[in-house]
Amino acid sequence: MGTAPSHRASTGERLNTAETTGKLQQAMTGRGIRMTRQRRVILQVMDDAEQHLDVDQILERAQKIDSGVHLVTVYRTIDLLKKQGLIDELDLLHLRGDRHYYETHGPRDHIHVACLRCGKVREFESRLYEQLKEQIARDFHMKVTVSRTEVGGYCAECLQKKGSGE
Amino acid sequence: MGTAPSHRASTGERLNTAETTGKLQQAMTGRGIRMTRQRRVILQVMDDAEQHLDVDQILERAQKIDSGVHLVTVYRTIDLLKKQGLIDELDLLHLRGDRHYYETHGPRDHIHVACLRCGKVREFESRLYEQLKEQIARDFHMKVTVSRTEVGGYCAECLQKKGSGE
DNA sequence: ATAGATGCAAATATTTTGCCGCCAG
DNA sequence: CTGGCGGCAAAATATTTGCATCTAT
Repeated sequence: MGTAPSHRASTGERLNTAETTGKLQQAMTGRGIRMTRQRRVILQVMDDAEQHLDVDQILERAQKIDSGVHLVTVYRTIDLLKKQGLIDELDLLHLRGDRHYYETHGPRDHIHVACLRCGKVREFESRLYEQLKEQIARDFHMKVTVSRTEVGGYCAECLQKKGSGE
Repeated sequence: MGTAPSHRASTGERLNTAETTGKLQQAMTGRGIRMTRQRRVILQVMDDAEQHLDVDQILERAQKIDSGVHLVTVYRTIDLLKKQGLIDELDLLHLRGDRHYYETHGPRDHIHVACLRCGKVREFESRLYEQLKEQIARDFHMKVTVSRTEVGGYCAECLQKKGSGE
C-alpha cells in the first residue's frame, strides 16, 4: 500500500510539457466546472505525472503540495475526470492487486505492456492499434470512444535471467 | 444479477474442439492437479459457459449442479485456473462496477467490445490484433503470454436511438 | 446567497486468509 | 495415511455514501 512500487519503466520519453500550464485545469474550467483548491492540486498532480498513478500515489503527491486534501476527494475528483473523459483508467492486468491506475488522456492511445516477473510497465503506440479500432468501428457500425489494451509477458531481461524457462 | 437458468442446451453451439469431456478438467488432471467434487463442478461451469461470467454467476451455476459449493472455493479455483493460464480475466471497462469476469482461454484471443449505453458486449477477433501482439513481442524482445483488450463506445442501435448526435 | 464541494465516518463491495475437519490419491 | 482442499467466519482491500460544514461563483 503505501509504498509506491517505483518500477520506473523506461518511459524515458514523454517529458513534461508540464509547466504549470494545467491542461486538465484548463479543460475543466472551460467546461464550466467549479474549481476548488483541492481540485486544482489534484489536477496539477495528474498533469505533472510522468506515468500512471494509483489513488494512493495521487493522494500522496497532492498532500505534498497541500496537506488538506483527502482521499475521498481524490476519488471524487478522479470520478469526475473519468466522466469528463479527461483521464484513462487502467488496472495493469491486476499485477499488483485490484488497484486502479489513472493517467491523463493523451492525443493518442497507448498500450501498456507489463512484465509479469519484474513488474516493469512500458508504453507502446502503434498505427496497427489505430487500425484495429477503426476496423471495430467499421465492422460493428459503432462509435468507439474508449479503449484499453494491456499486454503481459516476460521482458528481455527477465527472459535472460531465467534462461528461457517458464 | 444472474438469470440464466443454466444448464447449457446440449445442442448449443460449442466452440471447436471441446467435446463434452471438459477441456479444463482434462488440462487440470493432465497437470497432476487434485480433482475434487467442487472443482469438477466449477470447471464444468466454465467449460460450458457461452460467455464470460463473474464470480457470482459461476457460484450460482455451480450450486445448481451441486449446492455444496462455496463462494470461497470459486475464488480459490478461479485463482488456480488463472495461475495455470487456463482462463482469462476481464473487467469490461468497469461497466458494471469493479467485478471481474472470467472465461476459458480459447485458441485465439478476442477483444471485448462493449456499448457504454446499453451494456451489450460483443467479441471480436482480428488478424490485426495478432499482428499487434507480434509487433510488441518483436519490438520489446519479450515473450507475450497474456493480453486483454476492451473497447467501449456506442453501438449502432444506440446511436440510432439517440438520433445521431453526440 | 446558494449550489455544489469537502471532511469525516460509516457503509458497501469484493477478495483474501486463518483455522480445522475432511477427502482424494 | 497424509497433505492438500473446502467451509465458515473474520480480516483485508478498495471504493462509495450520508450528512453537516464550508466555499467558489
